Amino acid sequence: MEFKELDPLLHSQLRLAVVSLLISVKEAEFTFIKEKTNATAGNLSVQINKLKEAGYVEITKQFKDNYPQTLCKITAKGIEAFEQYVKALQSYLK
Amino acid sequence: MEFKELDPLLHSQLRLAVVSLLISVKEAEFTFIKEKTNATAGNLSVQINKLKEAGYVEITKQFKDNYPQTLCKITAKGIEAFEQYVKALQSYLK
DNA sequence: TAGATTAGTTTATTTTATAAACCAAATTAT
DNA sequence: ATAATTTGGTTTATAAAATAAACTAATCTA
Repeated sequence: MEFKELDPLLHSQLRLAVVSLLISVKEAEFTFIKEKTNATAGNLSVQINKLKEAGYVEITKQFKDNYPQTLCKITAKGIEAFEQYVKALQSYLK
Repeated sequence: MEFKELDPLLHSQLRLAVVSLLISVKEAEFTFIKEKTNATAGNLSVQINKLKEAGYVEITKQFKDNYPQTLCKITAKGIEAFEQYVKALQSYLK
């Protein structure tokens, strides 16, 4: 196979950034991710939900200092998918 | 900057494959690219045209053995864009 | 208590990707 | 000779994705 399939869920700038970030920090708040990725809240909300649907991240909603807080954590499946994606990418980069 | 911008023109599985391929072979026929990338003719036609609009590839149409032949060639701008894209990608992969 | 801020979600719009339909010429089969 | 099929595509229509804009709900601040 010349070019490997690129998981469409990860082949999105924002979702890739989110997963990449979560792999390095394990857990992060919505607002932190938003800042680091320069995403708009709406876009981030949508994309994080897709990652959740896919089982790539886990989302916990709670309150912190009276404000709602959305926490995101990468799952084993998410790490696996990311590694696979990077491997597939290699076939395009040589 | 945490995550660098990914040129949307290259951040597409098919267009990335086309550019990657053209960088390695310099020039290729439409049908050859189609086979190597497993793309449908319609999709390939559209995507190659976008790369042309962007000045990333050059397209030559001629006849060969009585049949129309579409030749694609990478441009300096295309190579430059690819290298930049790969560099930007690194910011997501570590 | 009116206005602004935080932390999001939902809906609408735009952009992309993909599939389906089409075209013209050439070839093959009848 | 002509009907059907194949080659090499393009164009148009549809589906999916990304993004922006609008909205919600609670809190804080002047």
